[in-house]
Amino acid sequence: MITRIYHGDSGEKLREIADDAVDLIITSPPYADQRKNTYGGISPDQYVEWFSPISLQLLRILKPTGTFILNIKEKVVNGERSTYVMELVLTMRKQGWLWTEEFIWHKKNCYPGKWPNRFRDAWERLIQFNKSRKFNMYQEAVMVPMGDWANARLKNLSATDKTRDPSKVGSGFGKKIANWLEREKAYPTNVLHLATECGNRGHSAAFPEELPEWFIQLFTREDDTVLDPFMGSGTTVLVAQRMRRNAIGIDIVSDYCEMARSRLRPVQLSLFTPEDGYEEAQF
Amino acid sequence: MITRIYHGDSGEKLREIADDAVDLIITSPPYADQRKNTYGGISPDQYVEWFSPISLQLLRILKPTGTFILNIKEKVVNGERSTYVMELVLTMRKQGWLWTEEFIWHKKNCYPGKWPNRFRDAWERLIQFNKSRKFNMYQEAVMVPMGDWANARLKNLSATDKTRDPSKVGSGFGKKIANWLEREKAYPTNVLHLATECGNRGHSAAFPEELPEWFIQLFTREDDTVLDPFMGSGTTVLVAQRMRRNAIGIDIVSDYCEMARSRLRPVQLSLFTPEDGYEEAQF
DNA sequence: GTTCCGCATGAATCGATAG
DNA sequence: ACTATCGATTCATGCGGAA
Repeated sequence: MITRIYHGDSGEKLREIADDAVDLIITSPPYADQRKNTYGGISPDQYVEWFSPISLQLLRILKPTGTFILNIKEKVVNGERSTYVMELVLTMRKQGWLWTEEFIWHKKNCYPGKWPNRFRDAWERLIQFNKSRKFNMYQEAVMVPMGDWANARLKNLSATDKTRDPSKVGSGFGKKIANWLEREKAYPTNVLHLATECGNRGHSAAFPEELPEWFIQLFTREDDTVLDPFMGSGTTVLVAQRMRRNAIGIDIVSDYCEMARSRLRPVQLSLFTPEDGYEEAQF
Repeated sequence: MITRIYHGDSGEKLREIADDAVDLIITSPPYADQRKNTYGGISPDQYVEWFSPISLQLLRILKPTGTFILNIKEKVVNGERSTYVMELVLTMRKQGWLWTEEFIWHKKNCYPGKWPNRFRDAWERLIQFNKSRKFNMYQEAVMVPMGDWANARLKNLSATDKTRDPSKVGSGFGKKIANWLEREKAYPTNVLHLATECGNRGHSAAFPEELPEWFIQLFTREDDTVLDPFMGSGTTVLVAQRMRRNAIGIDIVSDYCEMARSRLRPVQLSLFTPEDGYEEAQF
């Protein structure tokens, strides 16, 4: 298991990665015109033009069974939502990407504020792209407890019913009970309810660890490889390493690389087995 | 206060409506390839072409201060999400519409099912378009109790709840009440949590009454005019009438017009004042 | 009168089968 | 091959009848 941190521009560094090498790409690129002081601020007009060569590289290095999750939200420009996200999706489809799904990240504690013609923005897009129609998805890994329905009805089952003699399994009644119990968990939907992280860690767009964790559970297994080409403070890489996935993080800001490295080291020391490695590149 | 029901094609009937006559358009047009038996089913390829002339008419009849809420969701075609909604937004902007905002309707009880590469779809788009950057928005009318927005049932917000006693305005006591209200209530976000109506309530409606009610509260006042060019069973028109707004409903299916008419009549008889009118056109 | 349980019902999606 | 139709899958909700 290897964790690699690259310092540099994604458009450049991605070329050093081999074809079909990555199982999951999950990233939150700098939004248009945001975070000017760190990333230089890409204007909405130029956003697609800026991102296209990168998405082309990502298409090359992703395994045919892999998935790309893009966390993005269009900003308001002159009273209107910008259309660069839509244009980006259309452009990426022309590159060969399949637009499989769009998850919604509902931010329970969204940014406060009040405007005369607008409410607070409490959601972001998590756009799923794939290279082919057959991709790896481990749905059982992210099942959630059912709603009140099951709880309300299961509570009536007596303890003896639940611990019924296994020999009874196969009889009508025993079978039925087993079916009930299996229904305690349900598959989730394409709407994620997560709070944004409060402790900001110095990075301006840190998302909560639960977000990469959920997608890493869903789309990878142990020893698979996860990439974040806009690593920031390194949340995705950190979570991937903790979950025993190979991880690659890239960021153009050296301070972020340093921060990610400092968050990774202790974990590495305590958990890595001898064959595991840790590589720092281009510092 | 007048409620009008038109039977016919929206592309045709909208021409009979004057310029700048409507304060709020809220509708849920037939989704591509959906509702084939009733609406004929527009293919995803032809969707923009089909809707463009209608949105052009809507632009003409909307007041400059008015708002257009479009409820829509792209379906999956051959494993991919269709792009016709994105293309529609881009096309409508070229027509002169402003894409002001996109609300998310989180459907708590979405359609069930299980597939190897996809979770259940639990959200729909509520895309807000405007004719100009200055539009009417009455944010106080939809404030919700502090705490979980999902628990605040919108149906509890009756019209009388929002009309403050005029005698209290200006007095110290009234001011204090206002302060209390400000403390107890918060502005909502752009994510709405509503369950769809199941068919057990006698009629099956595309969306729950709370949905048009919320937007009617937010974007109109009494005696304003609300339009639904794809009326269906008439939920929007019914709610608008109950909230003492003028309402116009159009549908190409005569059975739906009949259903809407039957839902409207009893309300009209019990609530209308003498100067109110009810008009049935083109049955 | 409560509470509880059975049941029908969705603006869904995939894969297999049929023309 | 390419489209049209069908069955299977699945879960929150509210109504009606039962305990």
